[in-house]
Amino acid sequence: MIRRLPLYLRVLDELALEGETELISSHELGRRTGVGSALVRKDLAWFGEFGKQGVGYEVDFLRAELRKILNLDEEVSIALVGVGSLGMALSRYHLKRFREEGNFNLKLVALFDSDPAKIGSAVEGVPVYDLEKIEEVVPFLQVKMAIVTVPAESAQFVTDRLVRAGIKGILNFAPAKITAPENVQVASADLTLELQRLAYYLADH
Amino acid sequence: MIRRLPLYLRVLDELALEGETELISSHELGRRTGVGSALVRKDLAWFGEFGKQGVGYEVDFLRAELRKILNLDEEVSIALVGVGSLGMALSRYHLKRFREEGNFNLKLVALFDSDPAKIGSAVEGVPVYDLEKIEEVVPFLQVKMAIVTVPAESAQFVTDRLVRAGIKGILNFAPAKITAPENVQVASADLTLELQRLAYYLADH
DNA sequence: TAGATTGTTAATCGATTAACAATC
DNA sequence: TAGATTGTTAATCGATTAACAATC
Repeated sequence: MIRRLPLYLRVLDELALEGETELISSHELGRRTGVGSALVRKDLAWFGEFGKQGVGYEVDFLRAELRKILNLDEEVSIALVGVGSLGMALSRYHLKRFREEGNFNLKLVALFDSDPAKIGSAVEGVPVYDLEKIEEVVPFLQVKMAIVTVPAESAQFVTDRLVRAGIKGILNFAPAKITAPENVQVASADLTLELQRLAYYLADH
Repeated sequence: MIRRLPLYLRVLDELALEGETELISSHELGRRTGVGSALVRKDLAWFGEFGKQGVGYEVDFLRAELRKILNLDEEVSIALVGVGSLGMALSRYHLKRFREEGNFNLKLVALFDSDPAKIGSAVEGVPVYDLEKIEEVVPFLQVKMAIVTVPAESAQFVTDRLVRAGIKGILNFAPAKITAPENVQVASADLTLELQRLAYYLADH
C-alpha cells in the first residue's frame, strides 16, 4: 500500500513541473500509475480527506501532503556501502538526480568501503570512509538510510553494523537474504532474482 | 508465487556447491528463505511431486527441476539498452557473475546505445550496437530478455522497439512507468521508488 | 440545478496459514 | 514399527474491486 504512494507522488511532481494541471481525479491518477481509481482513493483516504467531492484532488496540495507522509518534506541523508563498480555507478546516478531534480530529497552524504585504496578518496565530492568508522560517521552525519552494494558474503555483516549505527532503512543490492530487527526496514533490489523470475515467462503458459 | 522460486533455487545452488547436504525439508528451505514451510510445499507441489513424505526434498533433483521450470536449464541471452554509467556498471557486474558462477545462465550478449561515440566499442568483449539496429540484432542473436537503463524520457520508446524486436521480458531501471503487451513481462527496478518507500518508515508508526 | 467525483461500505478475490491424513 | 515430513484441504487473512450515498 505504502509502495504506491511514491508512484502517485511522481505523477504529481511531473504535473507540478508542467504547471498546467491544478486538479487531478482518482481516475486520472490511477490511469497514469496503473492503479485502479477506487484503490487510489482508498490509499489516499487512509491518511486524510485530501480531495473534494465532485472536483478531485488539488495537485500542489496533495503533493505536499504525500511528501509529508513519506518524510520527504525535508532532506534525508543516505549512505552507500561498497564502492565497487555498481556502488560507484549508483552513487553517480544518485548525485546526478539530486543535482538535476528539485524534488529529489534523498541526499547521498557518505560512502563506505574497506579497501585502503578507496578510503579517503571521494566520488563527486562525497567522501569514502573506512567501513570500520560506520558507527562513528553515521550518527555524526545523521544518516538515516543506506544502500548496500557489497558482495553477498559481507551483506549480513555490513547490515549488522549499519543497524548498530542507527540506520532505519536499508536497500540491499547484494544477492543474499539479509535480516535486521523489525524496527529497521529492508528492501531488496536483487537484480538476478528479477531476471530469473522473468525467465519463467519465456516458455508459453 | 513465481518470485519465490529463484529464492529456493539460490539456496539449493548454495547447498549443491557446499556438497554436504543431500536432502532438505520444506521447514529448512523456508527458514533459509524467510518463507513459511507450508507455503514452500505449496509452491513446489504446484509444479509436481518433488518430495518424499517423511524424508524431504533431494537437493540436486529439486534444483534441476526448478531450473527447468524457470527456463534456466539452458543459457538465456540478454541485452542491455543504455550504456551510461549505470548500464556500464550493471554490465560489468553481470559479466563478472557469469564468469565466476557456474549456475549463472543469463548471458549478456549485446549492448545498445544511441551515442555514436559508444557504438562499435565493447564492454569486456560485449559489443555496443546502434539502438537503431535493435530489430535486426535481437532476433539474430536470439536475445530473449532486456535490461533497460536509459533516461526516463526514452524508456517507453526503447520498450516499444524491444517489443517489436521480439523481446519477452524487460527489467526496467528507468524511473518511469512503461507498458508492454501482456505477452511481454515487465519488472521494475526503480531504485528511487524503493528509497522513497523506506523513507516512510523513518517516522515512528 | 445537473454532473462529477470523493470517501466508504460491502462483496470479491487471491494468497497465506493451519491442520492432518497419507506414506516414506 | 515409530518418527518425520510431504501434499492437500479447509480456515484465515488481507488486499482489491464494485457500488453508492454524500456533496462539491
